[in-house]
Amino acid sequence: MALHEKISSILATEPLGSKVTVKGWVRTFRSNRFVAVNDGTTLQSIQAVVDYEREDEALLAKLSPGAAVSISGEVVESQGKGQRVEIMAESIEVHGTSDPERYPLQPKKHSLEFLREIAHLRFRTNTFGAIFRIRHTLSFAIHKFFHDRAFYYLHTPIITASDAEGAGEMFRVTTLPAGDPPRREDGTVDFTKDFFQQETNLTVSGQLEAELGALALSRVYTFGPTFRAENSNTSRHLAEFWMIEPEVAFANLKDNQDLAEEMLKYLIKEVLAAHPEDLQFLNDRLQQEESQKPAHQRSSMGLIEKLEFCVAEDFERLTYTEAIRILQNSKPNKKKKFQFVIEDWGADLQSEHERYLVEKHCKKPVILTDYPTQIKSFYMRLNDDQKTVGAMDVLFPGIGEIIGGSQREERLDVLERRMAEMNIPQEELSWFLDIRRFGTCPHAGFGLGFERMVQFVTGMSNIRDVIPFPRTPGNVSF
RNA sequence: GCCUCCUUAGCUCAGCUGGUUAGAGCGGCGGACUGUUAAUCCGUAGGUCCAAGGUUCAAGUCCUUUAGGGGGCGCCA
Repeated sequence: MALHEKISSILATEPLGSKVTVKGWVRTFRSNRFVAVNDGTTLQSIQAVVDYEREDEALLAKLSPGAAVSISGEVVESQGKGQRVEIMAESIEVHGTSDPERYPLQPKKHSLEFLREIAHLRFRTNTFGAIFRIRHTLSFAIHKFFHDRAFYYLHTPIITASDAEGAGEMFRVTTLPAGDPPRREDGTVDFTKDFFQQETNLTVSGQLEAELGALALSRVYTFGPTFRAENSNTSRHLAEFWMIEPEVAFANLKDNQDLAEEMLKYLIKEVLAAHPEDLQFLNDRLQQEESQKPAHQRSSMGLIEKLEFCVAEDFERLTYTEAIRILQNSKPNKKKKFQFVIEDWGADLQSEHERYLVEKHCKKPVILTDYPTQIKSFYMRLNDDQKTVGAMDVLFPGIGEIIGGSQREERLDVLERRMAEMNIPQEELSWFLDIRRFGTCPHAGFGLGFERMVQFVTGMSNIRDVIPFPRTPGNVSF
C-alpha cells in the first residue's frame, strides 16, 4: 500500500533534501508564511513554508485552522528555532476549507467541558490526539500481553438473557413496539412474542461466559463493551464502557493477584515506551492544571514519575481484615474526619477509606483481598474461615478501584448454597452450574475497567475524556 | 438518586456590599508588518447576562422554580 508520508515519520527520519507530500489539517497559519499541519500521527505539527509572494492570495486565505490540505515540497533544515526541519511548499491543495468564523477550535486552550460538547472535533486537539493514540496502544498491548501468555481472546455475547449477574441495572433489548407491546391476560408484557422469545438485556459482564471458556481452553480473556444502566454521575463511571476480563483455570487468588499486577505493569511500560512525547505533553498539562489548585490538593508526583513509580514498586497486598485494622487506627478515623467512621469488621469500605489506604498509608497501588462474604458476589470462593471470600480489588491512586476480581467458587454444593442464600435463581444459570458439575476445578479471574486504565495512564481526571463518545445518564450525543 | 458549586460576547473569564450607556484577553472582520512559534501592531463589529417568575424606585448582582454543566457521595470497572 503506497500512502503519503505520515508526519510522524518525516519528523522522525528528517529526510533532508527529499520531496514529500503531507496531508492533514491546518493548526495555525502565521505571518502569511508558516502553515502548521497536523495529521494526528504525532503530537507535533510540521511546518510548511509558503512563498506568499508567489502563491495565489485566494488560496492562502483558505489556510485557516481546521482546513484539510495536501502540501508537497522539499524537506529542509529550518531557519527558525521551534523545529529542526520544515517543508518548503511547492504545491498546496486545500481539500476542505474551514470557515474561521464558525470553526470552534481556536489556537488557544479550550476547557475540557467545552471540548466535550464538540466531541466530534476534539480529536483535532493536542490533548485528545495524545489520549486516543495512547488508548490505542493500551488496547493493543492488552491483546499482546494475553496472546504472549497463551490466553485466547473469547468473544462473549453482548445480548444476554441472564439478569442474575448482579453487576448492576441493565439496558433492555427488545424489538417489541414501545407504545403498544403484546400483553398477557394479566396485563404484563408478553416477552414470548419478542425477538428472542424472552426478556433480554445488554451484558453487564462477560465473566460467567468467560468461566465456561476457561474450563476448556485453560486461559481466556474478553475485551468488549459493557453496559450498566446505573444512574451514576461521577468522573469514574460510564453507561457504556470497555472491560477486559481474563479467566484462568487451575488458578487461585494469589495467581490472580500476580496476573493483575504483572498485566498493569506491562501496560504502563508499553505506554511509557511508545509515547514519551504524548506523555510529556499530558504530564505538563496536568502540572499546569494542578498549579492552579491549592497546595494540599496537588499530587506529590508528576504523571510520568507516577507511572515509573508504579512499574518499579511492588503493589501493597493487604487483606480486608488488615485494612480495617489500619483504618481503625488511622488519624482521620480517630478524629472522626471520615464521613463514615470505621467501627467494626464487616463494614463496607467507602471511597474515602480506599483513598486513605492508597494515597496516605501505603502511597502505592494496593491489592485488597479476602472481603467479608456478605458484601461480595455469590460466585466468589468461600474461604476456610467461612466469613470471607477470595475476592480482590486493585486500588490505584486517583482512580480508586481499577480491577475487581476473585477466585471463583468451584464447589457445586457450596455455590448452590450461596445462591440460595442470596436469592439467585438457579434455573437461569444452569449452564454456569454445569461447569461445576462436570470437571470443575479451581479458577480465578478479574475485570479491568479499560477507561479507568486510560485515565490512570493519561492522568485525565474525568472518564468522559478518555473514551471517544461517552455515554452517561442523559448524554448520547454523537 | 443525594449534596454542593457554576451558567455574562464565538472561546476563556472580570463585573466589590443591588445604582448611569455590561468590560478584558483571545477569536472574527478591515488594514499594516513579514523567519513566525497560541506571531506582532492599529482599527472595528459582536451581548435576550441560561430560561421563567418574584422582591425593589432600581436586578448581571437578592429570592423561588426550571434546564444544562462541573465537583463530591452512593452503585461499580
